[in-house]
Amino acid sequence: MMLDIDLQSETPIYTQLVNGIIEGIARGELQPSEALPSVRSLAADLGINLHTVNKAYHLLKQDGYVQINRKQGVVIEPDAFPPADAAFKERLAKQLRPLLADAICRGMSKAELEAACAAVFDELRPNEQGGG
Amino acid sequence: MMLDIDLQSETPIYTQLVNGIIEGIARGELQPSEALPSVRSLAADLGINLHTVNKAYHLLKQDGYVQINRKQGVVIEPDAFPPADAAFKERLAKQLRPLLADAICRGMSKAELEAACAAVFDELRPNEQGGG
Amino acid sequence: MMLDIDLQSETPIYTQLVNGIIEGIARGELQPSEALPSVRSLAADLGINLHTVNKAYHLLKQDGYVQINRKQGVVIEPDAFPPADAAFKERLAKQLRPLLADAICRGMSKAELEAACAAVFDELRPNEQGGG
Amino acid sequence: MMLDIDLQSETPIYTQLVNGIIEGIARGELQPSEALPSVRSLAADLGINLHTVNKAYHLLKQDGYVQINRKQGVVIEPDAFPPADAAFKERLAKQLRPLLADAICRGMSKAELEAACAAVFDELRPNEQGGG
DNA sequence: GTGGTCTAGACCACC
DNA sequence: GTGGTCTAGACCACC
Repeated sequence: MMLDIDLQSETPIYTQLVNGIIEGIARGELQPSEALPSVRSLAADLGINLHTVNKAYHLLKQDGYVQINRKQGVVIEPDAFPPADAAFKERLAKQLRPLLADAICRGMSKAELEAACAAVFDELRPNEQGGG
Repeated sequence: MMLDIDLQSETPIYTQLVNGIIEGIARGELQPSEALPSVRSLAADLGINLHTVNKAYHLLKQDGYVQINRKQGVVIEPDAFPPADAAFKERLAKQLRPLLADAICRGMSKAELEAACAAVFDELRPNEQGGG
Repeated sequence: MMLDIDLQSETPIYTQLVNGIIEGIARGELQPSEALPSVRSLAADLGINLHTVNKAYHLLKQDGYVQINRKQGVVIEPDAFPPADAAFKERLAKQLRPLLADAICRGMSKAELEAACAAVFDELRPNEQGGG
Repeated sequence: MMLDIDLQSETPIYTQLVNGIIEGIARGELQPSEALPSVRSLAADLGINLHTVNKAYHLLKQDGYVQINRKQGVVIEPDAFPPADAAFKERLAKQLRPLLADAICRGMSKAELEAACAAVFDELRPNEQGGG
């Protein structure tokens, strides 16, 4: 898996890490039960602080994406990822709203926005069937 | 126009203001050339500091959504909103990616994501052609 | 003479008026002894405040560019414009410095800057001889 | 680098800071990747408020002259300064126009104006090829 | 009355 | 220790 961190970005590094790992899972590059690098080695690889990696791993644990064991270290959740429940869908809609409002003001149509959404989906899951 | 600000949110107040105003434009509640409240009156209405409103107005100006005149105050951009150019679409895709990656991990299909996108669109533009 | 005022500009309107009139003189469109419009008529023409025009005229008087008489109104200085003395040249250099520093950082050479300067000169005085 | 701020000047302090730093870059006193003082220390050094320094730094960031990182603070843009593109040259010409119009009215010739421009250039880049 | 600038001081996120 | 955000309050330029 490739994690590229932008130290200049205004997005906190730990957030970039969380997003990058969730993206890796979505792409299928990270599989359930797979071990993630240790806090120390990932921090060294990326040239960032131990605490930053640690914070990212704990946020992922809190979200149900990884398990943290004393022995095996950090592994991708082996059983089930968090559900797309009502709370998640509400949160998703809330986060989509400002993005879509901006796009609407700029003249994008509903079809164009669905297409933009689909394009990102296809980039993450290139071999997925049309309907799911 | 209704602007409800959540002082407890981790989203900065000025960002909530920016988003709220762009949303108001998308919904058609704010029309080109329409005057926005003065920094002082909006700050007083919302119970926040005038500098926070000022920062939001300046970000909107920078994005091309409002004009700021010393005398007339702040008005919604009368001529043309910023374009949905390549730079915007790239930024949109970049912001959609972590949201969609999360949704994909939780099992949402392409069709479900397009529907979620469409639902937010319909909420903002209920009377649009081809809508829900 | 054409005076186009940009109400959206952050340059104060009275400054735009002063600059526009000096530019008109430089171009030869406004001749010594020529009458300028009355404060009232110019304000009406441009759709701006009387006080703003008045302030511009008084600044021009202070600089030695116009005379203000109760009878004739405001006329372009008939005798001699202010001199390019040491004080003026120092002021000019001081105002050029930030512009040129910016241009230098962006990679413009001395020759390019002299050319940019000459181009503006030619725009204002298209029929001038090379040397002066 | 020397930054001398005139608190009495009608030029805002943050503009003086922006100009002073761009001038420092033009002179070669500030190099790419070089760290600037923290907002707090520069404010303390100059006896001004930290918000004023902060505003200057953010304007420089917006123009592409510096990068702002939470940890490392503010550094001179390491890669490439903003380009002298058409937009910049148009802005430069627009800013030169009132200065040159004034000089023309006062009797300065094209050659004298090119010389004034060259003199400022030489002051900023004394060792440049083809210089005075 | 409008926004523009500046100060002074607080608390927070990041690392 | 760094910048980010927010408050509170002052004076000024413009019109």
